Amino acid sequence: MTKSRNDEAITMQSVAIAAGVSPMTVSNTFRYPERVQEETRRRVLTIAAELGYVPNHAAGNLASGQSRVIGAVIPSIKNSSFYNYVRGMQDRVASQGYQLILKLADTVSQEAAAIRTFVGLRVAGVALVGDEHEVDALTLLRKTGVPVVESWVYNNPFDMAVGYSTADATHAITSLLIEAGRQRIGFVGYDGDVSRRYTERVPVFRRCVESAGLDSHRIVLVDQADGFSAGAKALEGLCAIDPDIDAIVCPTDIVAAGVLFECGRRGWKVPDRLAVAGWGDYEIASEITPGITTIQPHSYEMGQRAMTLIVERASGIDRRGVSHDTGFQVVRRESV
Amino acid sequence: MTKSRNDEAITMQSVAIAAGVSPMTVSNTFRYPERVQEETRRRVLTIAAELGYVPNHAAGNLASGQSRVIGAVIPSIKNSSFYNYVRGMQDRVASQGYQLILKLADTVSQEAAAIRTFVGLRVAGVALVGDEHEVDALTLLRKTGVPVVESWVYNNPFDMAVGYSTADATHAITSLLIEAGRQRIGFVGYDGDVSRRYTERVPVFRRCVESAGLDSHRIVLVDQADGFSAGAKALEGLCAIDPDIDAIVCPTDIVAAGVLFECGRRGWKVPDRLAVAGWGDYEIASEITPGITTIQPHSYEMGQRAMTLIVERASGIDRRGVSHDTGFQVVRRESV
DNA sequence: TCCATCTTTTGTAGCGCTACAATATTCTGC
DNA sequence: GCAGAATATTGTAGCGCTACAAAAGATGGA
Repeated sequence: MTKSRNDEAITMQSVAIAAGVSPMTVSNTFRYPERVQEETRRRVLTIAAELGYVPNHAAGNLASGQSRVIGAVIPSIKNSSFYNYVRGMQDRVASQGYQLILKLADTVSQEAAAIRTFVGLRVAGVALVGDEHEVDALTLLRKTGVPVVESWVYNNPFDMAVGYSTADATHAITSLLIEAGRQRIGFVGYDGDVSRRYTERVPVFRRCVESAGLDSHRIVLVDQADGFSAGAKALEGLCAIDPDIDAIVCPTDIVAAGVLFECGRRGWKVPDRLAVAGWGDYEIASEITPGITTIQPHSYEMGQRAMTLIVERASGIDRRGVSHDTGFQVVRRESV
Repeated sequence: MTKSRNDEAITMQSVAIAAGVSPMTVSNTFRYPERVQEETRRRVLTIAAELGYVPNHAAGNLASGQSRVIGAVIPSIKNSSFYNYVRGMQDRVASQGYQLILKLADTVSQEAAAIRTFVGLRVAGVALVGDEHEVDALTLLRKTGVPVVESWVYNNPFDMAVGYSTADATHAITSLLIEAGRQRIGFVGYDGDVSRRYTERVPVFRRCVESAGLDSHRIVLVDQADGFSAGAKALEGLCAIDPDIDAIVCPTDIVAAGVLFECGRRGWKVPDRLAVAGWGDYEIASEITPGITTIQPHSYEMGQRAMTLIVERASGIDRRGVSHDTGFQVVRRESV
């Protein structure tokens, strides 16, 4: 029961009457304060505050065709992987007078639904994660012309993109293990319907170890939904392939932590018996003992850049086709 | 540049023309399908899909004074504490034809800003966490009459509430340690500007241990922002008070895990040397070795209930003042 | 004093949609 | 075949706001 039509809802009209000015002056006070004389503006703002007036965004959006709300679709908040990304978006957006709203979507079809909601809301822009989306959703975005930025990827942007190279990062972390003298390196990937950001790591890993003259058959896939316990499963699987495995590349720090827990159970010393590499630089990576050597994507910066691109587009700058590489860092800790 | 005014934007009008019906029929097709004849409806839907038409929510909201979007304010996504809560909200809302949008807010003033955004968007309802809010925000909510549900608390609802008793849970977990024969029980609380859901645990803990004839001076406060590392600090602090401490009640599973990590570093056996209790039943609680004994709030159910209340209110049922207790469970694992 | 210029304020029209009432169409039963 | 009911469709008006253009005041130089 949002409010029946002829409630005494506080509208711009009522503020105008109370302040003895025209509705347009109230509108200007909020949207273009500099167009209104100091004194008038102050009076309007005071009255508006007294009355508890909040501009009806729906009406404003409709009249102006513009919106100061940006929508972001986030795959999951199960772990902290997107925490800094969201913080980055939020911080940047706030400093520009925009608002960020979020929708969670675990699957592409949920993502499509989220996109539809955002488009229905006529947001100023949409931020997506990854480059795998439902065709219908993309068609819709293209047709409506909403600015779209894809994050965590940076090739072939649909519209705009901000990310880093998964391939380069995979290469970097694998090379680190090789340089550390490991000979029997295993790789843990994700199973099932998982994003390309994960699947494209396998061939890179293969090439990398092979070019160092090592075997690349120590590969096992686990279920993304398993969280920490995937670590235990992965280690089991890899031991079945090679009981003398001496290093593991994990898809996330969560799996890496799971591997560490399992090593604890087995009484394996890390990194002496087994070197473990993670991905994502989650909080746990630095807190657990031993600390996890991992890939740190610059997610905060990524979030900021994403919003910058959208805000720029919203203010008329053409940024179509732009893609930013925000890079990554290998953070070395005791686990390798 | 959302879209200039006289673009060939796909509107209800254009769908109506293309389908050879009046705009009202298109409107009805989307809002009240049963009012439209099977064949007409199908034709309209086909054309709408072909044209990539998405109803303008802003316009609809303005015209009807109703909205099918619900806003939820979430304190943080740094860890998984709100994961199930959000899932519960999302699932329930989806099955009712509503949409959930999220805003993150770490502080009450950020929360107030989020509330203002939601009110500006004229959402159908607002879900908040906790019962500590900015006065202005509450005034605004009261004035506009938006349905509001507070979660994780269930006393004195501002409008409606869903939660469980922090006091009872504190009592339950402390009693468990006492029954397990622990004599020197320590308590870890959060420092600084932290929600009452945490601070109100201290006196309950005190009373609980005292009524068992034990000392209640082993209390230390840590910084909420510290994550896992708060565990190490907490253990240090408590050892300074009593080096022979034999049990710890932690504010979250994150801190409990941090304590376990620190025990690992010190070579302390858990639970032999020290029993550790957490709170929240985060994923890590069941995955780490030893598993953490913890409080499991029924967050998924809480999210569902919260949305049910809002949807009911939106459909006219008076639920003002209602508060649901969704309870909690003590999950016993090896750490105690 | 008057006109040109600048600043501030105000009507007007319409954004895209839906409530409501009115009209058109189809279906009953006799 | 027709009145009367039930179903399906359609005008009309207006939600609260803003773009735009027009009007009103203020300022200043000749």
